[in-house]
Amino acid sequence: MPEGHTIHRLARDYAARFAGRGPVTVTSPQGKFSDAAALLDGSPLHTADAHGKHLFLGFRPTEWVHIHLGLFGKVTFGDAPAPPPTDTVRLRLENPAAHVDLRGPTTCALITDAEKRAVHDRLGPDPLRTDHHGDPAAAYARISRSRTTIAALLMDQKVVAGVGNVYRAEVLFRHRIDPYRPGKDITPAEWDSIWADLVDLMRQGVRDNRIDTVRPEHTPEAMGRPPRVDDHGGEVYVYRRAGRPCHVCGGEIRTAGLAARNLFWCPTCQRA
DNA sequence: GCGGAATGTAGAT
DNA sequence: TCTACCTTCCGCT
Repeated sequence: MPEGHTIHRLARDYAARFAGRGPVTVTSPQGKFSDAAALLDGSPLHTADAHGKHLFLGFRPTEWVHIHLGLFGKVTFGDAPAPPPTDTVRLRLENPAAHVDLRGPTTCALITDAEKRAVHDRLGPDPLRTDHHGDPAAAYARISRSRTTIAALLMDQKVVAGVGNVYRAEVLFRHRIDPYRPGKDITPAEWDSIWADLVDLMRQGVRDNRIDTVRPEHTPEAMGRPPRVDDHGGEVYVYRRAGRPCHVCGGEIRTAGLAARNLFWCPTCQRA
């Protein structure tokens, strides 16, 4: 479930199991990362870092494994001893206590410090970062100058890093903003509240390892509906709920293609 | 078993 | 705006 909260959670989980815990056995059962795995095999892991949807495993001060899960990538952790890997495991780490498998990533590459910096430089601020890569003003500078829709801008990783299709749909609903509104018509106050909300929602996402966006007053319990968890693992207002009733107004949730992805919104609650 | 879809992005056109 | 790519899972035959 790879939006930014997933990646930050993975950084935390990789570090907890492997960083500062001695040599790591590094392999690539699937083969596409074999050369780099051989170079790293037996090295200790120093740290793990995340910016938006990019994950970095720091093996030596200047050597990083750059991972991007894309749409399909998955990471699974387990205890030692590791079971025999399946033939889709791109990267496996093992130590005496744990193992972790990476499958289906868009990117899994050994990079230098300079290359890592270049990745940071092309990404917008990340609501989950507290350093200079988490400054919302950098995002608003672009949004406030753009005629592109706010829905497209939120998905543009150069503008904001870490927001994906679920958080985009949900945060726009929570702020009653029409997804087709041009970025330049978003006021500073609106952007401040959207950003603050993304920080809260995504931190909660890291903690719970799922996306929940429904406010207490709109939960199934509060609205007298049966409890429910959406099939992506949380409770949401609009994401993948096309044709079903809005939790707030009862109107029909709509969907449309936007920038090659499915957009979901409530046309009644989110007016221009 | 097959086709389609899925929380993503880069590169070509 | 499109296409390709990485993998899994679900619904349909």
